[in-house]
Amino acid sequence: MHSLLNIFDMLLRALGPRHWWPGDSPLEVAAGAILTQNTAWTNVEKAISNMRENGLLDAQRLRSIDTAVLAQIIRPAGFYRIKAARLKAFIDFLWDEYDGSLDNMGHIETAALRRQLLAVRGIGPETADSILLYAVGKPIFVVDAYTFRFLRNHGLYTRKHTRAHTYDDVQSFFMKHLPLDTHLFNEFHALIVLLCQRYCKKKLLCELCPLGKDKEARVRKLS
DNA sequence: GACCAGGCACATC
DNA sequence: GATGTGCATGGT
Repeated sequence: MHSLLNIFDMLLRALGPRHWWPGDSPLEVAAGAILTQNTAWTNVEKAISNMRENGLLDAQRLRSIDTAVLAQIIRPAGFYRIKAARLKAFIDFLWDEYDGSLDNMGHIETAALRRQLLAVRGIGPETADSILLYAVGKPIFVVDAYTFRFLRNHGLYTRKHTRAHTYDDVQSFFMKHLPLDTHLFNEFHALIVLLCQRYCKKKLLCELCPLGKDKEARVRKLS
């Protein structure tokens, strides 16, 4: 029986550090978190590249641009009208509360900041936590589709999947069994994503998974 | 041409 | 509280 920390170490040794999140600035990371909602990252890259070409990875420019124009620029990311509105809602919030800079969020208590983000239209639990962890550097565990796949494929999560409580349950599970460490949460989530992308797409590849068929690679199931 | 991809809000029962 | 649906592109 391994602990979650053991599993993290196994993944880190097998796959190497990921150094996430891809992005040159906190604002770019936050924009990526919104753009990647239910969307393949390859499409998000195109949208972010378009934003960069138009100088929109800048809080001032992003605040001023017309929503309909922004929508066309981020079009490759899909759901582009709604995501343009979400980016604008976020940037308005950023200016209203933090003078347009994510750096100003650093000294705010994590739970309070999370509540603020969740109050922004278009920012749900995963997007909020991605911003908190990867753009602001807060120690909070990100739960996403990969996290669920990882848990299910390794027999760690067997509860019925309901939308109302599952996210918080899974997040609590990770955070209860790991030290509160931003770098650890950052790498662990990034490693889960790589693991799923590389080994969990097709059943055959699971044979090569670093955690593989090793039944001992299981930790206590969620209660 | 179907199916999928790092969600979220809103409507309805 | 649980479930259904709209939003949309690009890769396989």
